[in-house]
Order: sequence, then structure tokens, then C-alpha cells
Amino acid sequence: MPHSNLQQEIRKKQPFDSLEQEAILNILRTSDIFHNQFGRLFREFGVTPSQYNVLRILRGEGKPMPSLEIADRMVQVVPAITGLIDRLQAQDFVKRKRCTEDRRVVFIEITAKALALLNQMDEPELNLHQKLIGHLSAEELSDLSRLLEKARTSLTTDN
Amino acid sequence: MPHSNLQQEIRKKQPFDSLEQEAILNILRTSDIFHNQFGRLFREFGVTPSQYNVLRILRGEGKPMPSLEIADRMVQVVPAITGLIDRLQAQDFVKRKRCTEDRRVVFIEITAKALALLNQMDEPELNLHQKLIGHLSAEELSDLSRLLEKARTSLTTDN
DNA sequence: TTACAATAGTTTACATGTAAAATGATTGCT
DNA sequence: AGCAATCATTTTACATGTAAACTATTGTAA
Repeated sequence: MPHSNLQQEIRKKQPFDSLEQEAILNILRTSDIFHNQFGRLFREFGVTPSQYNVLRILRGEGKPMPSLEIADRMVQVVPAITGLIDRLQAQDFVKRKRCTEDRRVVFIEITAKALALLNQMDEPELNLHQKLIGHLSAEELSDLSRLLEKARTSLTTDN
Repeated sequence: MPHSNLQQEIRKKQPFDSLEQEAILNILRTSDIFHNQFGRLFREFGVTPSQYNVLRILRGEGKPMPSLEIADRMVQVVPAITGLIDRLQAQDFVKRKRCTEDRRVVFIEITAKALALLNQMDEPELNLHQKLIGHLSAEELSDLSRLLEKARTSLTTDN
């Protein structure tokens, strides 16, 4: 019989090579599944996860931001941000404003339309958070975040 | 001062709305970063993470598999598997074989060339696992896997 | 001041993930 | 036997993620 739930889920015949491999596959798989769930919710409101992410960053910042600074807060590679902003602009969710002091910089500003949409999405999103991991205790959630943050330290420090 | 490391990383001004939100963002972000790291490693060998994933599933199974069964073990939505197999076939990493009994089914078989490539990649991949989360103790890794598996139970049971 | 490096963003090319609809084959039912 | 439902897979259309190369602008140094 399989040792772990993940091993059953992916019908893996052999046990995992290591605890490290198992943990990493668990991270990737859980993320894929959750990302998919959020994608379905967001689609009902006409936006993709990445678009929603950009809008949340802009709302959180409270003022226009250079586009590369937005990209920087996402894991995202630089060139992808351009098309993302293009589509948000086409939907009237953001405006581009060339900076007068440094004409290389493009400031991105969120629109009232987008803020209204986000406002409408806040509760459904909160509900999905609860649905997905509301069954974990506060201690488990804290442990989970702590372990994931520790996992990332191998990369955030150097490299 | 920010309460969590994640809050610093994404330069979020406000604390998280909830432990649930923080945990979910930690899962998504860690996964993105790790996925990116594996992508870079795999690219050195000429394959993408998804392609590598398919080949690993085929090697693990030990015999040809229907394409939808491969898709099923990945989180992947069905239609994406077609193009994925197309490109693997173009690189001589898999062969398509129409099943004679049920002509709807296409069996996918891994080639010796792909097995040789996988063999060559085993050690580098193991090293990357170590590099990424080798600094977590065995207990931490077990806890992490256990918590992530528990997180997924909200979806694997029903829905 | 001119030459060159560094920055901010965009374009291009290609692989992927998602949904909806189409194709071809097989099964179940009358 | 005939035909609708089902199944495995593919096609199409669009948004995203990644790398490499390119443009415009700014900073720096000889």
C-alpha cells in the first residue's frame, strides 16, 4: 500500500526517492490545484488570475506604479507584463501614463471600474480561501506559512 | 515592520487579511519560484517541465499508457496533452500507437532516447531538490507534506 | 561632449494552460 | 439493426510564462 496520499493521487508505483522530492511535488501539485480553483472563480468576473493579481497589487499600493515594479512583485518574468497590461487597459481596468521626469518609465494607474470590480470580488475570494483551507487550524496555517517561507530562503537570500 | 517574510517579499503594505490568505499566497509563490528553477534546469537538457513530467510518468509506469491517463495524473486539463505529446514525438521521446481493440485510444510509449535522457537528468534533479529544500529537517519536510495533503482534502474528496 | 554602459519597456517566437466545440469510435438501448 | 449517448482525442481560440533581441532614455566617464 502506498505510504502517502500524494503517491495515491498520482498513482505512483514506487515510493518517493526522498522526503525532499515528495515535499516539492506536494507544493507544486497543491499550487496547481488552487490556482485552477481561483482561475474558475475569477473567470466569472471576467479576469484571469494574473490580471487579478496585478489589480490587487495596484489597489494595495494606492497609487500608480511603474510596470516593472508590478512585475517584480509577481514572480513573473519581465516581458509578460506588457501584454498583461495591454489587456487590462483594453478592458478599462488600468491606464498607462508616461512619466515626465524619466521618459523610460510607464506608470500604471488602476481605474474606478477596476476598484469597483475588486470590491465585488472580495467576499467571493475570501469564501474560496475558507473553502480551500478553512479546515486547517490557526496553528497548522502558521506552520505551513513558516515552512514555506523557510523553503524559499534557499533562493531569496542569494542566487 | 512587516509581520511575515512573505509580506516583505511582495512589499505588501497591509498585513494579510487572514492566515488562510497568507498560507495560500505562500503556496502559490513558493510553487512559482520552484517551478521556475526546475524549468531552468530542464531547459539545459532541452525539455520543459511539462514534458519532463510526462516522461517521468511514462518511465514510472513502465509500459505504454493512454494519453488521457497521462493527463489525468498531471493536474492538466485534457486538450493540452495533445500538443505536449506532439512535441515529445517530434523530438523522438515518445511514440503514438493506436490501440487495436479500442481504436479511440492512443497509447503513448517512451523511447530509449528519452530513457537515456532521463537517466542523465536524475542526478542534477536530485541535486536541485537538495539545493531548494535540503535545509529543512526530515521532520519539517514531513510536516510540510502532511499539511499540504491535508490542504488538498477539501477538493480531492468531493467537488 | 562624445562614447558606452545601464535602465525601462516592448517585440518576437515558442511552449503551456484553459474552455468550448468538433471528430471518430464504441457502447447501450429499443 | 438503428441510433442516441458516451468516450478518447483533437482542434480552435485566447491568455500566460519564458528567453532573446531591440528601442528609447538616462547615467557615467574619458
